[in-house]
This record gives sequence, structure tokens and C-alpha cells, in this order.
Amino acid sequence: MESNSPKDTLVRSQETESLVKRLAGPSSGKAGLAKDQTEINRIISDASKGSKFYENEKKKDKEVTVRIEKILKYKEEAFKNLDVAKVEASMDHLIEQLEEQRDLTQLIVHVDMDAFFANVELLDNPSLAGKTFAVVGKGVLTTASYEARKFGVRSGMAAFIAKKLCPHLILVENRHWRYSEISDQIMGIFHRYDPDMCPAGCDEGYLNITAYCEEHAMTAEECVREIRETVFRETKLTVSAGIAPNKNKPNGQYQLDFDAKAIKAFTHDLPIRKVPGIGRVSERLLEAIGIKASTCGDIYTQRAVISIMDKQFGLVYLLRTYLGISSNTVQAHTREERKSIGAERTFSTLHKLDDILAKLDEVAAELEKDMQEDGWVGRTITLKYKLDTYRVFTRAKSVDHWVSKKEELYAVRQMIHSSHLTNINILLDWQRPAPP
Amino acid sequence: MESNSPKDTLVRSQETESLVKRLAGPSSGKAGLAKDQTEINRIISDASKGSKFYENEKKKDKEVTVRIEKILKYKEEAFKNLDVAKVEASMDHLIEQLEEQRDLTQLIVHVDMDAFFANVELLDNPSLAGKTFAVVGKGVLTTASYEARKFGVRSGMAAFIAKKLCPHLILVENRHWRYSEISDQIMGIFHRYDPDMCPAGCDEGYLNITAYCEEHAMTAEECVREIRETVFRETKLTVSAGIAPNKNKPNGQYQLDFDAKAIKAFTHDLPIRKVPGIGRVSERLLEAIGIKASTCGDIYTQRAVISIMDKQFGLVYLLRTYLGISSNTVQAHTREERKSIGAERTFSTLHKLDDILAKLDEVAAELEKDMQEDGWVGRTITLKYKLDTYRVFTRAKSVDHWVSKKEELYAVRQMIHSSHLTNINILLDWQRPAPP
DNA sequence: CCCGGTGAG
DNA sequence: TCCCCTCACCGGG
DNA sequence: ATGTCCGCA
DNA sequence: AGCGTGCGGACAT
Ligand SMILES: Nc1ncnc2c1ncn2[C@H]1C[C@H](O)[C@@H](COP(=O)(O)OP(=O)(O)OP(=O)(O)O)O1
Ligand SMILES: Nc1ncnc2c1ncn2[C@H]1C[C@H](O)[C@@H](COP(=O)(O)OP(=O)(O)OP(=O)(O)O)O1
Ligand SMILES: [Mg+2]
Ligand SMILES: [Mg+2]
Ligand SMILES: [Mg+2]
Ligand SMILES: [Mg+2]
Repeated sequence: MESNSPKDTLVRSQETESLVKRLAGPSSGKAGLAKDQTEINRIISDASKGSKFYENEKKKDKEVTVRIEKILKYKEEAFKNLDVAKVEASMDHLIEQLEEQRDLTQLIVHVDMDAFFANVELLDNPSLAGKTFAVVGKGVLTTASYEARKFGVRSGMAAFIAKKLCPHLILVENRHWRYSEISDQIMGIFHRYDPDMCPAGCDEGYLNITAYCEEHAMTAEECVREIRETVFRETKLTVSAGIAPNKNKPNGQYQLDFDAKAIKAFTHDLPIRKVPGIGRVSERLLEAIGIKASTCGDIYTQRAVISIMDKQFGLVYLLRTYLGISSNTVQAHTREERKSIGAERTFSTLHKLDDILAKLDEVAAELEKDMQEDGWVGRTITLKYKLDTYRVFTRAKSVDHWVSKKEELYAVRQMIHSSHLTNINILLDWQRPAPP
Repeated sequence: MESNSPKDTLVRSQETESLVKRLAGPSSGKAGLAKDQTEINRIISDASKGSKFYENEKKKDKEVTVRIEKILKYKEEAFKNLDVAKVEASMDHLIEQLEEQRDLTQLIVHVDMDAFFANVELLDNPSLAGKTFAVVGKGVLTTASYEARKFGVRSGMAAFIAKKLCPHLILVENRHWRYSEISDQIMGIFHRYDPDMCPAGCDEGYLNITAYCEEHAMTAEECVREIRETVFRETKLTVSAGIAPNKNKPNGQYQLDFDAKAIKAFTHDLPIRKVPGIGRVSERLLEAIGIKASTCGDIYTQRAVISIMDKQFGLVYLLRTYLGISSNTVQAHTREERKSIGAERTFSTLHKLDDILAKLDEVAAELEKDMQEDGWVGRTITLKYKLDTYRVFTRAKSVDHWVSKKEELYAVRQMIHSSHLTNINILLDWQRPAPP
């Protein structure tokens, strides 16, 4: 590896850049509060360097790079014998069809509590006001106060990394039962505005307020303001609202004009990374195929490439994003029923099979308990385990009867064929639709 | 089974009816030449009764009946909480979209030789003129002269059954090499009219004659007449043409008006069984869900049911059929590349493993030869074998390298776990698209 | 991927 | 003498 | 069906 | 010292 040709240097520097960005964590790129992202990334990178975690991230990053090269090669090849104009015309036709499905008659709003866990902690401990603090569980931050976020501290970040970024950071332990209480409370409020509301996580939901606005002769803006005031009055917590993803957090709301033009103008300059479903990997992939400015506007420009890589990128999904048409379910409804249940535990590396099996037993016991509480059963058992290299294996087995007992879960031990384990996960589901 | 309630009697009689119809063979219902189908069916049924073949057909028939019951139950249930009007409106919208894809600018014609193998035999042996004769291979008819067809004799029928229907039937042995010669000859002729023509079997093809008609200032009708005359002049064999399936065989052509109205009027009264892709099973299933008159017109009537059973019936496919829009590939082109190759042999029941393995070896040898001739290799080997009950088993194994040698094919012997074999088949393919 | 089923010629 | 043989495609697991 | 990867809270 | 837990979904095989 002594080559120093310009091309080689460029490639390596690119890889380093993407790796550094990757190390910033999956939720990086969502909020844009931090001043100097480059400096932050450097601190994170330095703090990680040398660890097995770092090595694994490097490997993953490399894999994405290789994947990009393959995609580019395929694109090159495919474009040789391809009538681009024809494909684009075909896409335009598809776009027209999707456009037809646009429904501007429904008032859909997305509401999401501000720094949820953190503000709940603040509520119960006012001395935290104005402080840089974060909520932590198992060594990882679940969220951070807005003061802390200015230092680059984010959800999903290892606590010790956050400390490097923000030495005075106060760490508060998770209190899930408390968040559940408040969550129930706010969901109750949301329900008043839309009985069919669709919860999307413990602190947010999609509401169809068309009927409510009609009945109360309100504009959507007035209605959302009322929702936010109600939440604040009853919980003393702030909530933001708007079309997803929220434009102006915290404690704000954003009203987009209800016409196709305005919506498309909005998405045109929206970085794809903000789109739900586009994470750090998809962002790199899309950038590679020509979404240079990383905005949704480029989805249209690159519709030909996307169309020949439908499976990889999700043609219709991206076009909908470009058009600003969310799912075709006008009703944000969709009553959720659980589709899987699982339990997972991480521990310091275990080598002896007996120790591993003991851990497995603990996880199985915990899962059995959760299943009993939920009254849930399954027929496909999946064992997932992680080595100290962070490499992950999954082994699954479907059976012809319903499983609910610890003993049956524990049977997956037959599928462990490695040592150096650091994590065990048991998951149950029933594949496909619903059981009779 | 002593119940004689009206319902029970009805059910049993229906089953018998469907079974009798089934026994008439898969290609029954295509040609409507025979006078008294009921009498024919009775003869076939009587000749089959008691055999293992018959028992198997009965079992299959029963399975379809059960399948129908399940479908009807599901339909019943689904329709309870279903806004039929809404679903139909949605279907109408889909139909509009499909209608948009209708392309009346291309002149596509389907040409198909009359009683191909039989007429080739007649050509080489004029003494067969006017006789009731059929071409036979391995005890099964490949085709029959039109004179013989009047007796109910059909392709795919066992020779000994055909003899019962038509005692004076003359049987002529298959001479494949000869049909190949003629096939090449006629394909050559078709090519003159469309270099991109799509062969669809040894005696037929789809031709896009748009360009030819344009260049020679001909109508489609004139062009097709010329094609047929050319074929007759150069081969002394007759060919029919028209939209598939051919309307007036033999030696005819059918011209459908090139407007949506006429096409839909045509399909409206077309029995679904004539539609390529709808066989004896699909016909029964569709009839069960309400395609009562068994015509494509009912596809529209029953669009709601079909839409909720998309997977079972192929919603878009059926709607396209109703609209008379064939595949969206305006170009009948699609250069074919082989996707699998296999060899199969039927024999009198073998019990001893050694005997079975000897047969397997023969089949493997034959396949290897065919593969060598074709220069074809594969990576997924499928073994299929049939018991004397006609029950079929399939066992497949993919490997990470290209297989072409007899020895590797013969390795599938590990997957035989039965006795009483009457048939062995080895097949090779490579799953999905193309290898590099 | 693996298996069974349907259909065509 | 007692129901073939080759190939393609689909849907479920 | 099994196995891997991606994304979100 | 050092990077978790629980879920849904898409895709390849
Ligand atoms: N990576 C994570 N791991 C565990 N819990 C998380 C993670 N991300 C978020 N959470 C939890 C804690 C959050 O307070 C809660 C709601 O998430 P989210 O709405 O995305 O952020 P937030 O409410 O903390 O801040 P924001 O003001 O940006 O909405 O879910
Ligand atoms: N079931 C079968 N098994 C073996 N060969 C068959 C079978 N069906 C058809 N063939 C062979 C023999 C036919 O002459 C040839 C062309 O088939 P096809 O066009 O359907 O019938 P045909 O040409 O004999 O009569 P038609 O006049 O109805 O077209 O393919
Ligand atoms: Mg939030
Ligand atoms: Mg949230
Ligand atoms: Mg023919
Ligand atoms: Mg034919």
C-alpha cells in the first residue's frame, strides 16, 4: 500500500471522508444545529480509532464503497444499449399516474415531541434547565437537550463519545416507565383530534385533522396551534408539528401550501437524507448515481438511472418522495398489530459454550416474560448473535405449532456455531399475514 | 357415503362432470369440431376407468374442487367487510390506465401451421389424404388430421384411447427431424416479413408486419394472404393467421378491426378457455368465482372478486385479456435464450434401487449429450421422479460452479427416497437472469 | 433458494 | 403393451 | 422458507 | 474502558 498515485490518494481520501461521516452515527445529518461538523467528526473519529467498533465501521464503509463501484459499473453498462429518452418518457408517464393519486383534500399533520426523553427529565427535575444533558441507557444516549446538541451530541451516540464532545455533559439514566406515562397522555390528546390517528413511535403521530377542522370551522394552522397549546397546557412539554420531517423544531410548526407547486418546490431543495427511509447508506448510494446536490430535485433528473435500478432504490418510493406524495393511504390510520417480538442482550465477550448458553437462557426467559405480558405467540424462531468483531449471524427455524415457552425458545442453542460472542438476540414472528 | 340428499347428489354429479371433462385432456376445449362431446367424454372415461391414471385424475379433480371451496369461502368472508363499489371504481381506474397502453399502430399477426405434424406426414405420404390418421410418439398423439379430429381425437391423447374413439384411426410414428426441416423452412419465410419475429413453438410465430406493409403499400390482410400463399407455394402446407387464438382454422385468416370497440366486442364473447394461459384448472376456478358464461366479458363483471384475489388469478393479466391488449411489449420480438434444459423418461414401474439408478444414468447420459450439442451449462440441478401412483416429487440443489458432465448430473441419485418409480427427469437451469 | 402446480406445443 | 416429453412462469414457504 | 442489510425511535 | 434495544421492511436465494 505504498502507492501514491493521484487517483489512489483521491480514492483513499474519499473513503476516509465517508468513514468519518459514518462514524458520526446514523442519526447524524438529521439536525443541523452544530456549528462545526468537521471538528466534531474529527473528535468522534479520534475517540473511536483502534477499537473493534471502529474496524467494523471501516469494513462496512468499504463494503458500501465496493457496492457503489458495482452499481456504477452496472449503470455504465446498462446505459450503453439504452434509449435514455424513451426510458425518461416512460418515467414521465409514470409520474403523471402518480400525480393523479395526489390528494390535497386531506389535512394530514405530523406531530412530534421536542427532545422527548430529555424534556420529560427536565419536567421532573427543573434544575436541569438550560444545562447540557443527555438521557442515557446502556451506555448509549437516547436523546440530548438542545443545549447539548450544539456540541454535536446526538441520539444513538456512545456516552463516552458524547463526553468528549461536551465534557460538562450531564448524563441522566433512562426511566422508560415515565416516558410511557407521558406518551399515553399525549396520545390521548392526539386522539381527540383524530380517533384514527397513527402513532409512529412513543412521541409522535400522524393525524388526519380534516374532520376536526371541518367540524370546528378551523384552519389547519389554527387546529395545529390548538393541539400544541393543549399538549403544553396538559403536560408542560412542547411539541412541533408540520409535514414530516419537521421543518422548524423545537416548539414550532410549519404550514406548507396545499398545492402541488409549493409541495414540489419544498421537496426540490430538500436533502434526501431528511427523507424518512433514506439513511446514511442510501444517501451515499444515491449520491453516487448522480443525486449530486443530494436534494430530491435530482430524483427527477436521474429518473432514468433509478428506473433501471428499481429494486435497489425503490423507483415508485423515490418518485413519490420527489412529488411530495406520501403513502397512497390517504388515511394515516392503519391500526397496528404486532408482527414480531424479541429480546436482545449485549455482554463482554464470552468464549465458553456453557457461559453462552447461560446468557441464552436469560434472554429466552426475558422474551417469555414479554410474550406472556403481550399474550403473543409465534412460529418462526430466529436466533441472532454477534461476535466481538461485530459480525452478525442469524439462524431461523419455523415450526408447525405456536411457540410461547422459554424451553422452546432455548432450543435455538443448537444453531450457535461460533465462539467470541458479545450479543444474543431471540426473535419470534409468524412470517407473512395473520394467523387464524 | 350413502347420503342421497339433493345437495349431496348435486355435488357428486358436479364432481363427476368436472372429472369427465378433465379426462378429455388438457387440449380439450380448444377445437370445437366434434359433434357430440358428451358421448366422446363418456368413451374416454370408460376406457380410463380403474387405471391408476384415472385414480390420479380423480384425485387432482378433487383437489381442484377443494381449492374452489376454499376460494369461495374466502370470497364470502372478504366481501362482508368490503366496499364493492369502491373496489370496482378502483378497478375502473386501473382499466383506464391499461387502456391508455393500447397501441393500435402496430400490425401484429399470429401465424400457425395447420395440423402441422400430420400435414407434413401427408406431404410425404399422399396416400393418407382424406384419412383419419394421427401422429404418435411414445403412445401419445402429438396431433391428428382434421378428419380424425371429428371423432374427438386430439393432441396429447393416449393412442389407445384415440383408437376407441376412432377405430379406423391410422397411427403414424413421429419423425421429428422432418418437422424440424420444415419448421426451419417456414420460419425462414416468416423472417422475410419480420426479421424480429418471435417464434412460439415449432409451427407458429408472432410477426410485426407494420414495417413490411408500409414498405410494400399493402394492407395487413393482403400481407397475411401473401404470407400464407408463400408458405403454401414453398412447402405445400397450409397455415392460418389472425389474432391468437386463431379463429378460423384450417387454412384461414381472420382480420379484426383495429379499433378498441371491435376488439372488446370480440373478447366479450370469447370463452376464457381459449385464452392462452387459461387451462382446464383456471377455467374451473374462474367459473367458480362467477365467470358463469365462461366468457371474457365476465372478467369485467367480476372485477371486484378478481381484484381481491390478484395473486391467484393475475388481475392485470385478466384485465388485459378483457381489453384485448396483449403483452405491453408492442414488439413481438424478445430474442429468446434458453433458460433450462432437461431430459425425462417414463418406464414400467421399477422397484430395485439398482434398476432405478441404471435408468437415472441413462437419463443423465442423454441430458449430457443434449447439453453438449447446445453448449449449455447450469448450476441448479433438479431431479423429478414419478411414482406409479403418478405422484411427483421434485428435489433440487444449486451448486457454486457450472455443471455439464454426466457424473455431476448423476449425483442427484442421493435425492431419491422412494421406490415404485415410473418416470425420471433431470433438469438444469440457473435461476433468475443471465450468468456473466 | 426449493417445491409444487399450471400451461403451451 | 394400459396416458409423453420439453420448456416457461408463478406463488408460497 | 432462510439470511442479510437498512432504517427508525 | 468503551458503541444498545426493539421493531418493521426489502431483497436475494
Ligand atoms: N437511537 C435511539 N435509541 C434509543 N432511543 C431513541 C433513539 N432515538 C430516539 N430515541 C428515543 C428518545 C427520544 O427522545 C424519543 C423520540 O425520538 P425523536 O423524536 O427522534 O427525538 P427527540 O424527540 O428526542 O428530539 P426531536 O426534538 O428531534 O424530536 O425516542
Ligand atoms: N400435447 C402435445 N404433445 C406433443 N406434441 C404436441 C402436442 N401438441 C402439439 N404438439 C406438436 C404437434 C403439432 O402438430 C405441433 C403444433 O401444435 P398446434 O399448432 O397446437 O397444433 P396443430 O398444428 O397440430 O393443429 P392446429 O391446426 O390446431 O394448429 O406441435
Ligand atoms: Mg421527538
Ligand atoms: Mg419522534
Ligand atoms: Mg398448428
Ligand atoms: Mg402451434
